[in-house]
Amino acid sequence: MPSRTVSDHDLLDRLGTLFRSAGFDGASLADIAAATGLQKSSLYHRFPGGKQQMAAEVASAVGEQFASGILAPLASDRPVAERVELVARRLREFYDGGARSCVLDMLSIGDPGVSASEALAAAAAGWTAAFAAVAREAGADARTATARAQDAIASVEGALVLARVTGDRRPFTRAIDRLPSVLLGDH
Amino acid sequence: MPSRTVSDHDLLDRLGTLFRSAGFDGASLADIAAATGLQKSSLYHRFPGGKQQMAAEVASAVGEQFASGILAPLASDRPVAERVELVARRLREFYDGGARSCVLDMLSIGDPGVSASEALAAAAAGWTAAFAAVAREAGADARTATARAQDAIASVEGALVLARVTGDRRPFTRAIDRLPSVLLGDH
DNA sequence: GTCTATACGACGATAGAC
DNA sequence: GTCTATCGTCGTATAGAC
Repeated sequence: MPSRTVSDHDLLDRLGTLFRSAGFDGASLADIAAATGLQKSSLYHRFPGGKQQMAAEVASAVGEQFASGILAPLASDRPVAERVELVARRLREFYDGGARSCVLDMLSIGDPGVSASEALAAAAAGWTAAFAAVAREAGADARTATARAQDAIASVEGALVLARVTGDRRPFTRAIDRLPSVLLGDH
Repeated sequence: MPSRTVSDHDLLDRLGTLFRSAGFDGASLADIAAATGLQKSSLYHRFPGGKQQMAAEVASAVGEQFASGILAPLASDRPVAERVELVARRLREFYDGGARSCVLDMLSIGDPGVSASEALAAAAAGWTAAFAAVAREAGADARTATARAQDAIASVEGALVLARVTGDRRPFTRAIDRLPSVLLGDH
């Protein structure tokens, strides 16, 4: 195993941060080289498929990290309300209170390739499934649970768009605060 | 007044359609020339400020058309519920049932320039004010009305992101269907 | 595995004829 | 007002040395 100056994990992490702030089209290979500390040719050694492969692997990695680092508590044995509260806190942190855009948004614009698009769709599906599972626990049928999950995710995604356009992060804060009532149907 | 092969209105309309589907970075001048039927140099005659000016004027035009063509009924003398229903129908049409992305999202990524960013923020503010006005009519105080307006807009914007990523337009349909209850507080 | 150097097409933008 | 032709730069991607 020859030594790598940047670990795969760190590499994907820095790529993800860049893609999330600049978008797929907005992140040039020069930007990527600067952000990762690797030269363009080294990047092609790690990602023979070029920028599209970078986007695809970032989408997969973010999806997995999101599932294991943020959504995982939803499957614990704590009380439902408590689990949702914990996820809300982690989401607030992940999006830095609404200051960071979502990779689902930023990587779905432009031409990131089929693999990246599929990975984004898979990440969205995983998020939806995790949210729907707690909605089912709260008594919702499968159809309603999925709807509540999607609506909760949409409220977060939309608030992030609004924050980027207006600079107002309060809609994001409210979307996070509303998570328990939206998912658990607690009107 | 020398004749123009494409009217200002049509020009901005075609530019808007392109920016909405490709984003600011994704719409190259070659794409723009193809979409408008004008050569690049002709475009610079109409928009001396280049692509950034095109984005700024599109953002302004869409904001005005949105206000006059979609939100205007909110200020009529019909019953509140009826006005909101009408706006819901027009929003559904404007976004083609969730198939089209929002210019607020697509033009706020990349470097569209200060003028475009300000025009986008103004458009978002106008949308918010129009929605908040009907919430106030329904009895909400100013603070609550603005929150309801922002939350309603966020649910639409987020549903459009979700539709682009997953292909599922049902969240958009539900966001539109929920407009009356979200704005008027009809739980 | 990473580097320097380079290919070459596409990019935004401009010059000048008509 | 629109066109053809072109500028210089930056884009993605590659070749080959170390």
